[in-house]
Amino acid sequence: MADVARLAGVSMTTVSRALRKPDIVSPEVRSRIDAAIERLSYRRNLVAGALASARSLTIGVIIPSIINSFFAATIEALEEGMAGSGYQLMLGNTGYSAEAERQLVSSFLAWSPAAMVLTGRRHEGETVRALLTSRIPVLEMWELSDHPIDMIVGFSHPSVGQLVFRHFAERGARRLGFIGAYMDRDYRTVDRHAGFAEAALQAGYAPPTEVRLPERASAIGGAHGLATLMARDPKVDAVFCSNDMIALGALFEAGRLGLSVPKQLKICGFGDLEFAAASEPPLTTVRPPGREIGVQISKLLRARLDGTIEGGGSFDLGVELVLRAST
Amino acid sequence: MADVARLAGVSMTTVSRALRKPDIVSPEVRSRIDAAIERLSYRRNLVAGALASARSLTIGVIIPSIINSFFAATIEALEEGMAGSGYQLMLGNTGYSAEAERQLVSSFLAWSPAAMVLTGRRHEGETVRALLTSRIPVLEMWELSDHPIDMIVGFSHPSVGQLVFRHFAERGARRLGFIGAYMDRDYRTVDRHAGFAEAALQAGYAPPTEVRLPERASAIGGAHGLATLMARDPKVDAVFCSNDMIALGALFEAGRLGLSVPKQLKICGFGDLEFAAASEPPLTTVRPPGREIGVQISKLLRARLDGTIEGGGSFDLGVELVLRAST
DNA sequence: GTGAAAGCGCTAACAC
DNA sequence: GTGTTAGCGCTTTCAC
Repeated sequence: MADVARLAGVSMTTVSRALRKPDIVSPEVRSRIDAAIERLSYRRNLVAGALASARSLTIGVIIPSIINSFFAATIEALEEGMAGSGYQLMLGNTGYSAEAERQLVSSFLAWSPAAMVLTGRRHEGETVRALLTSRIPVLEMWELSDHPIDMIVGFSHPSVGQLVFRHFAERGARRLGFIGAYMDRDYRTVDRHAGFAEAALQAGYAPPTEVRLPERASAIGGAHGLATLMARDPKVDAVFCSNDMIALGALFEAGRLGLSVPKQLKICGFGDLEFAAASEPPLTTVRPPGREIGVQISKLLRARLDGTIEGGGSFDLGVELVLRAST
Repeated sequence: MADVARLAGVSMTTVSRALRKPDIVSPEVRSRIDAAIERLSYRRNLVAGALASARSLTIGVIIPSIINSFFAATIEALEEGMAGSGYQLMLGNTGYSAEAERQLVSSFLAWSPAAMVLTGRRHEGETVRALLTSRIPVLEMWELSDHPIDMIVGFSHPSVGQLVFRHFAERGARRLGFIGAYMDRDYRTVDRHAGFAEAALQAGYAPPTEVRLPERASAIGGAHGLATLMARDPKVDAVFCSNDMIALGALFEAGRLGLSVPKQLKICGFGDLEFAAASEPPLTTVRPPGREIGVQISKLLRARLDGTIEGGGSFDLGVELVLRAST
């Protein structure tokens, strides 16, 4: 940078300013600097900048799983939304472990990110403390909370379950089933189940027969899950699967069991993954606002980092029942 | 760090060493330092360390798409393989654009990563130049090359196509079809197609009827693709889909068209995505060594960063035909 | 709008 | 095994 300054005939300070806020440098000086940068093929050292300013042009993003396509749409929208801002996303995944999350937060914070984005509203006390101490914007996502660390953008998981129950009831379902995965770790699935089961009880239904898969959501798990469920209660006529991947497996298994969908068995998923529209029959499912969450977060982030808005707030982006032929 | 040093009664250098290479500090001093760190709740500033040493405890990883589950297994294995090493992965995705890759490489390099991991062997000249100039280990993956930038770990895409052709031929297929997605950007799909079509020609088959989907691989695309393909040539009796997701859609569409699989139509995918084993009929597919690539890269990376091995080399991890009922 | 000076918090080289 | 010294390449006051 000193070389660039010398060649452009200005001070290092001015070069630094031209790089960070081109508007506050006179156009003439700016073009001299640009020429010098080009000529020397100078490359900015962001590490030094981060040390001097005590904040880096980095945003830490933590998701439970990169395999889970739910979050892919959010990340994609977030990346698009932040493109051109000069900020770089640092991605980490926790495998649904709060302990892994704590470690990730701690090592991300060692990089002085400009902001952090976390998934979910439940974190270890240590994690929350470290985030609060850092005094940077913290965005939680994919849930709602009355007491976010800072800001939260998402939707209500219990209301997903309620929505599915009401739909089943309207379609004349009598005996309900539920297949969920990873429920010892993924409490959002637990919340969706709770919303479903409570709504059923309140409406005078028997408690849904429930199969919990120990592994993460998969079509294989869904197929086994449905087989188990139907063996346990052959009269079940409507199954809520906590994930479209599980629903896909259940759909295939229903075919193998000779159950016609939706006539004998209604199947509803969650996620509106891409294949849901292509299956036979096409899958009724609940669509979470995955992309919208990413868009909203990038907007909030840009405004926060510009100093345009203050922190705080919970943003409910809602969900939508996507009616297809499987119910 | 100065405070920790003072409290522990040692120099800053010793604290720094205790943090980076605990073994070279005497156990007694180390425990005094640990106590001081605990008491002051000192947090290491990796940015300062990166500036001073001109390299950060970061590894830049660039993949085409986080949505594409192919790469998820690799990332997961890589993350597991590097756990506890002190290195942090920085993930970026290009959306299959070489231009986006160049920008990502450039902004990652501004962070002085200890190594870079890229997908594929084709990059813009500028990208390669920047990587060579950085003089850090560069790992390419998911392909082979005689002239890697540094090291490459993957498999041969043309041989995937050949493998599928031979399998179709053995099964008595007469007229071949191919459905591929995003072939203007994803040249690995182009390579698989080329291997398939060339093997067919050499064996005296007619050129496979080909449908190119303009969007990224999807079940919807696969369903439309098969409909188009069968309309164009109703005699096709074996279809190679460049991605299991496409094959899944094709499987559903075959059902809607009243074609029995595999009797009237054989379908083979690529990827061995999780649902392939659960579908009806279960999907024959080619399994790429996704996880193995991540494992191998983490091994190579650790050895390179330790100074145990030199750079260079191409590692072929091969592929495997997973025989199921769809062929 | 621009510049001078003073660090940011750590690591590396070298000496002991 | 440990300490001293001299930066790493920027940004940030504050002054003009």
